[in-house]
Amino acid sequence: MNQTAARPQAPILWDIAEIERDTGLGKDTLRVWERRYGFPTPLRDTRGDRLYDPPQLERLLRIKRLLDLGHRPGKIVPLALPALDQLLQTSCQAAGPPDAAAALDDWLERLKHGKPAELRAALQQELQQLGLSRAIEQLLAPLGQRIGQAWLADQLSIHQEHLFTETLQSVLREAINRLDASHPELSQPPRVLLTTLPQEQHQLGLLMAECYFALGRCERIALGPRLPASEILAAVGHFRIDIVALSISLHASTREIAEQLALLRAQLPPEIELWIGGGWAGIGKRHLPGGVQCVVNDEQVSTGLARWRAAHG
Amino acid sequence: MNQTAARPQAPILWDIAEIERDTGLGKDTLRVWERRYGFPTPLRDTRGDRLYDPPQLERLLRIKRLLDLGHRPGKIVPLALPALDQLLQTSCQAAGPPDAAAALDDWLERLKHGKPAELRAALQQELQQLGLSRAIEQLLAPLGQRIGQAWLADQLSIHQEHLFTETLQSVLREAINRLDASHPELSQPPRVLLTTLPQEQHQLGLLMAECYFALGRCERIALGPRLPASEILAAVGHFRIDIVALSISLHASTREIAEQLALLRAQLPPEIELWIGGGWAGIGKRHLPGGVQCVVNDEQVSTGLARWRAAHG
DNA sequence: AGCCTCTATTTGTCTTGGACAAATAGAAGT
DNA sequence: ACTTCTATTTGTCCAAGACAAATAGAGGCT
Repeated sequence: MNQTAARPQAPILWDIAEIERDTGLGKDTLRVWERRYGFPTPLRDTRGDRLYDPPQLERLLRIKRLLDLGHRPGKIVPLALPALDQLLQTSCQAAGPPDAAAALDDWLERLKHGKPAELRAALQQELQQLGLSRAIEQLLAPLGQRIGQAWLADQLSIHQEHLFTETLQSVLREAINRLDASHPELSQPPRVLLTTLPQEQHQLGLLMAECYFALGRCERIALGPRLPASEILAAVGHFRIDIVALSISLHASTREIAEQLALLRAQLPPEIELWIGGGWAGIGKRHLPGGVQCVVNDEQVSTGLARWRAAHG
Repeated sequence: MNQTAARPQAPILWDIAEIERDTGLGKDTLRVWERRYGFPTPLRDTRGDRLYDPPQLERLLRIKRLLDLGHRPGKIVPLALPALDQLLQTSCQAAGPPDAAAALDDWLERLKHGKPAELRAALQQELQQLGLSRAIEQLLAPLGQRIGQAWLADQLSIHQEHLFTETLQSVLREAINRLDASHPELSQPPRVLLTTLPQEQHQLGLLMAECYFALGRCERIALGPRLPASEILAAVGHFRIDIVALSISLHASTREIAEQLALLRAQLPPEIELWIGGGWAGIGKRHLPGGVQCVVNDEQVSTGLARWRAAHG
C-alpha cells in the first residue's frame, strides 16, 4: 500500500544535523545566518527544534556553491532562488578558462548521455593514443576541472560526477598496473610516499600523481588519501621513505594548507624531501615554507627524480 | 634555525574543532562530558576557548574506540589511560571470533613487517590460487575484519591500515579488469547499480561486491561509495537500472540504516530490486523492510542473478 | 598596471546552562 | 530465549553574546 503512486507524499522535513551533512554548512553558521540575514526561516517542531523544507534546502545548496566560488554571504544569503541561479550561471562562466573548452564539452556530453561502458572505452583509447603522461596533462586533468565547474553550475548531477570519478579511477589504476607489469624488476630509488592531507576531498589528483611516479620508475608506497600528518611522519620512518609527495586540490583554504605544510616540513627530517602537486601547487606557491617543492606535471617529476638520483649517487 | 633538533618543542595544543576532527566526538559531546564526568579538562586561551593537550587527546582517542566497541560513556570517560588500555585489550579479544585466527595473524605480521611490494604479490598469488570468489570469502573479507579489530586494539597504526586498503583495492580492481577483458562481449542483463549509502566508511566491501557481480557477467554501473538516496533514485532512472546493490558495513547504526533502507525502498519503483550485502546484512536482517534482499557471498549473488534472469525471460 | 599597508566591516566559531527525547540497561513476566 | 515495562543515561539542540580571523576597499608606492 505504501508503494502506490497515490501516496499522499507527506512533506519531507530535515533537522539541522541533516542540513549540515547535505550542505556542508555548519550548524552554528545556519543559526547565525537566521539572525543576521533573515534566512533560512525553518519551521519548528513541538520542542522548538528547526525543521527545514525542500525549497530552503535547495536555496542553501546554491548558496554553498556560490560561497565556494568566492561570493560573500552578506550579498547572496538574502537572495531568492532565481537570482541565485542566474548568479551561478554567470559566475561559473567567469571562473572557467575560455580556451580549449570546446573539446572538453564533447566529453561532458558523452558523460551525460553516453553509455558508461562507452565512456570507459573512449577514455582508454585516448590514453593509448596520447600516452599516459600527455593524456593526463592535456585531457584528464583539465576535464576533471571542467567537471567540477559543471557540477557547480548544476549542469551535472552527483551520480554523473561519481560515474566519471569511478571510471577514471579504474582506467588509471589499470594503466599503473600495466606499467608495473611491463617492467617487473626495475624498481629504483628513491622511495616515494604518496598520499594527501586529511581534509582533501579529491583522490583523482593523487592517482594522476602516482602515474607520473610510475613513469619515473621509482619505488612507490601508495597509502591512499587522507593520512594525518603524524601518520605521515610515522610512515616515513617505518618504510625508510626518501620523498613525501602530497596531492593538494584547489578547493582547500590557502592558510590552513600552508600552516600544515610548514608544521610537517619542520617535523620531517631535513634530508627527506617534501613535494607537492595538484591544483593548489599552482596558486599557493608563494605562501609555501622553505624546503617544499612544487611538481605539477610529468616533466617536473622526472627532472626532480633525476636531480635526486644524481645527488644520491 | 627552526629545523634544528634543539628546538624547545613548544607544547602542542589543539582547539575543540581539531579535537572533533581527530576523535570523531562532537563539540557538544565534549562540552557536556566536561560538565557530567569531569573529563576532559582542557586549558583555556585568553578568550576562554578550550585548548586540549596531547595526553587528553590520547585519552579521548581510546575512549572513542571503546565507545565503538559498545561501552557506555558513564563507565569509561572518567577512567585514566592505563585502565582504558587494559579494557581495550580485553574487549577486543572478546569481540573477535576465536576460530581461524592463526592464519590471519600471519597476514597481519606480513602487513606490519614485510615490504609493501611483497604484500601485494602475496595477495595476488593467493587470489590466483584460490580463485577470486573463494579468495574473498575465505581470506580477504575475514582479513579485513581482523584488521579493523587490530586497529581498535592499537596493534596496527593508521598508515598500515591505509597500506592494506590501498593494496587490496589495487589487486581487486586488477582482477575485475582482467575478468572483463577476458570476456569483452558478454555483458548480459540485469543492469546492476553498485554503491553505498552516504555515511559508509568502508569501500573495500563495495569492491568485493563488484567482484561477485563481475563473476556473474552482468552489466555493472559502479558509482563508487557514498551516493545520497536521492541520487540513487535519479541514477536508477537515468541508466535504466534493474537491481540496486548496496554494500553496508558493520559499524553503521542499525536504526539509521533500517530507516534509510525503508525510505529508499518506498521511493524506488516496485519492479526494481534492492539488494544489500556486507557485514551489516548479516546482523541487521531482522530489521529490514519488505522487498529488500540480503546477499553476502558469491553463491547468493549468482543464484539471485539466475532467479532474476529466469523471471525476466 | 601591479603590489603593499592600513582601516572598517564582515563573518565563522566558540562560549554558557538549560532542556528534552532517543537510546539503553535491568527487572519482571511470559 | 524472547518481550514488555520502567528508570537512567546520553547526545543533540536552543539562545544570545562575544570576539578574532578574514576580507574589501581606500590610499600610497614602485
